[in-house]
Amino acid sequence: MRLSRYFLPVLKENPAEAQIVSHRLMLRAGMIKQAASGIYSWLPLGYRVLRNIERIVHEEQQRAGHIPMLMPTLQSADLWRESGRYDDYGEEMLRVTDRHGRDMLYGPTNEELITDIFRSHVGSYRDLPLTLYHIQWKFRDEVRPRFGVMRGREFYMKDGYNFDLTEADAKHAYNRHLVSYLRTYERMGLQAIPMKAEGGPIGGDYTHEFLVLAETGESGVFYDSEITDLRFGHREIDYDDAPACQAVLEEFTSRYARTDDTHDEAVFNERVPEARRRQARGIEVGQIFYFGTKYSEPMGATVADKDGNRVPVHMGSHGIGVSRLTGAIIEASHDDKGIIWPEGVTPFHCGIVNLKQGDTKADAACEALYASVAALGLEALYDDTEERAGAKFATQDLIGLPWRITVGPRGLKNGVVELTSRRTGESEEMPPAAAIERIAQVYGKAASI
RNA sequence: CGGGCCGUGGCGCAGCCUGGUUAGCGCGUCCGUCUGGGGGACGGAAGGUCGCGAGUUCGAAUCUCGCCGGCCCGACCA
Repeated sequence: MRLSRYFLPVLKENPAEAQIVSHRLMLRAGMIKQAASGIYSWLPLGYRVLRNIERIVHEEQQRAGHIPMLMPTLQSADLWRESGRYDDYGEEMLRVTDRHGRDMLYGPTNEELITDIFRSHVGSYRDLPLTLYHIQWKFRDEVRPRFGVMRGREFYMKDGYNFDLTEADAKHAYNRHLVSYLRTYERMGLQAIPMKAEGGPIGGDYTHEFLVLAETGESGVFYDSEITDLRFGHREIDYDDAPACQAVLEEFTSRYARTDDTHDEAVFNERVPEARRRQARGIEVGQIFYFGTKYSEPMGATVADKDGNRVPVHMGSHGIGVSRLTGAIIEASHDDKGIIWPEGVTPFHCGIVNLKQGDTKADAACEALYASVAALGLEALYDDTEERAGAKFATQDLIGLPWRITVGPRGLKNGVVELTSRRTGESEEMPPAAAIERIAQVYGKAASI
């Protein structure tokens, strides 16, 4: 993308409305614009990041064998009355009435809908196990939205639902989700720690929240410092291998890690040596639940087992806050100049900065680099504007592209451009072809020049 | 929903207390010139129903009341 043809309304100053760093940076980098309290438009740069996060979630869900679908944002109140949650959910639920006077609601979650789909079409144990998920906008009418997309009213979320014949099968589904979530967050450059959590209005007590440590986190967390050394990494795992999934769960959840909801000081002190006790804050970016037959029983989601008896299915649900992750990643990865995108979610793979727009050689070198990046199947944001060098660098730093290729007449005289890492700030001069080679390497692409 | 604060060109703010010419400043935007490796300089220009509505007054950005919107703390929450 050529910056001269793009839409990137960056702000030099901090908008007064934003208090925390991710909100400020998202506004300044031209990623979002507030449309109403807790409701945001995603401008082109923000939209790219949102789509990248979504893509990773999709890929990892499907890798784990989960099946994508899409349910609506507006739902009929009838199903919610059936489950008993129409009243339980309270003011958080946005209720609307259609022209016929029917009660509708903008879904805060989808257990009722999915259960209804399930009971309509699944009747036999032979159809199990089944895990369906979707990524859709949700709405919870928070009393006090804040922190930008981290706690909006409208939010984009992946929610998945597993249906199993037995508790043991459902526990495996739970474990499988835990593993796939670990992979998912790591691909986004995040360390998200599974912590024992409260069930909340979703229900169930077999549940973990995934938290990213950050000073601005909304939850207080207590954990054994050993836990931050754990990495899932690139290990292969067979998602159908129940013992293997169970082993990962044990590896990642055996140490003390709880939010302040479930924190128990006595247990903490007993189980964790003082030197390893940590108290911090965290941002919740996902949660997994096993809730047994809580919905299947009242809503009649049953299957015939081998003996022909109708039995309620065991269910679980699992969420990842896709829009919230955009903010969470920034909270976890920024400096005083701006955002630092992990390679997995960056809106552009690299930036190309032309220091002297209009200089024949600089223009030509930039065009060639731009074409080379595209030939790798990657996307560069080419700053071909008439801005001065300082302004271009400031913009690049602000929007946080992990790599920058700087091209100017001075370097070109010696046949080199400059490759700079946003994260370390380190710059290295090299011929253009070598810079492309490095970009290819970083993103696991074969350079073909 | 309780408590506090704020709405003035796109953004950040001053002016309000103590009403009175054409409502200022910085940034950004547009045009021009000089520039050109970390938000450059100079010259010119555009852009504002002072959140909305009532009221007080000869006169309201300024005072009063109501409403709307937003921010912060708390309770609540992915």
